Amino acid sequence: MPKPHAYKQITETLKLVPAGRVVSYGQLADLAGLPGRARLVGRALKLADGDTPLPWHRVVRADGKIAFPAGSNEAQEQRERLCAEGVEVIRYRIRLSNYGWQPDPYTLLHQLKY
DNA sequence: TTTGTGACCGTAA
DNA sequence: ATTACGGCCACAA
Repeated sequence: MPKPHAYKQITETLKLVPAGRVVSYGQLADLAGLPGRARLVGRALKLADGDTPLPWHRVVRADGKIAFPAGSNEAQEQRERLCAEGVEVIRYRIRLSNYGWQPDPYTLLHQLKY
């Protein structure tokens, strides 16, 4: 069972991802201390309350593609947001080799203090 | 209680 | 490049 603060961990870690960069669901799960829990990340974002705005658009699938069905409003929204940050989205796909985020040691250490 | 369903992933064909 | 499969597990029916 996920720790009570699993969602919190995920959202807090997501906040560390800078504009113009993306992470995959699985990678975010790993960074949040929840290895193998990619699906939990998706659920956390889906159930996230709109109170505190999250950079949810910076999360994509492991192959770089936008998780929403191509053509859906959500996919459009995500594409626009990423484009606004300078992320090149080609056919609902992003080159992780160019835009994938790698946390610097200091940031990671700070996050691990949970 | 059992079953089906995901904003997923790694491996293998 | 795509498809298939097993793993993952909270949640709703």
